[in-house]
Amino acid sequence: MPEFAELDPLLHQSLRLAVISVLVSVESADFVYLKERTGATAGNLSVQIDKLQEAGYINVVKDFVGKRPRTNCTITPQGREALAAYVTALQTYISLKS
Amino acid sequence: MPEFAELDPLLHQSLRLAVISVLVSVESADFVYLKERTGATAGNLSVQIDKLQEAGYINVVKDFVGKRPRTNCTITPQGREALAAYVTALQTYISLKS
DNA sequence: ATAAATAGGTTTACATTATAAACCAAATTC
DNA sequence: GAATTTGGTTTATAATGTAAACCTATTTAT
Repeated sequence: MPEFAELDPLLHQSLRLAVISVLVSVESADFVYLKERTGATAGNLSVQIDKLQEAGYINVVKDFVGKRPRTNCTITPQGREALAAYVTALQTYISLKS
Repeated sequence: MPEFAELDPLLHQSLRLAVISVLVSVESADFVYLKERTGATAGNLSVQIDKLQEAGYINVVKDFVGKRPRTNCTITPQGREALAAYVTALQTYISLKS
């Protein structure tokens, strides 16, 4: 058993962690909302959403609201588990208080 | 005030965080000891020690024990502060329980 | 009607970073 | 004295992060 646990590289990145952090506390969130909450640029957010989706950590559904496109995101059970595991792993490095 | 704090890129890397994590709880640690505790390869450890030193987060002193070279590391006050700030910043992303 | 601006993204090019393999010098062991 | 071990450093390559540039459709202004 290594003393320091491996940190899931998908979550060990600030924007992806912020996105997951928002999604874990909300039913769903669209691109514009995530952009506002995280303060990210659209390009960066687009790329990181893709990666989270490819990892199976979030679901992405694209539809239209009126005539405007909307990209809607929700966290998956795997996403929740991955976040929990990430927090647990972090605690082998640092002690955090809630 | 952004909702998610910036994460010090120097500490947001597992090996550097592990090194600081060890050093914060120990008077000093040499290369061999850090290599054992972290499980890192020598090359990677050498590079990351350099970066922590350049950042002023650790002090590195090279001497000899008998005829053998020894690289000794200690954390600096800035290193301690940076770690504390990093933990605080992380808590804007996740709420952790000790 | 058409031009300009805005919305909602995606693609890409570039720079930075991380990592292990290769390397090196000195000391030790066979 | 040849081979191995110790204690590292240098480097080559791959992976990653990021913003600028771009794209399509819609709305607003002229």
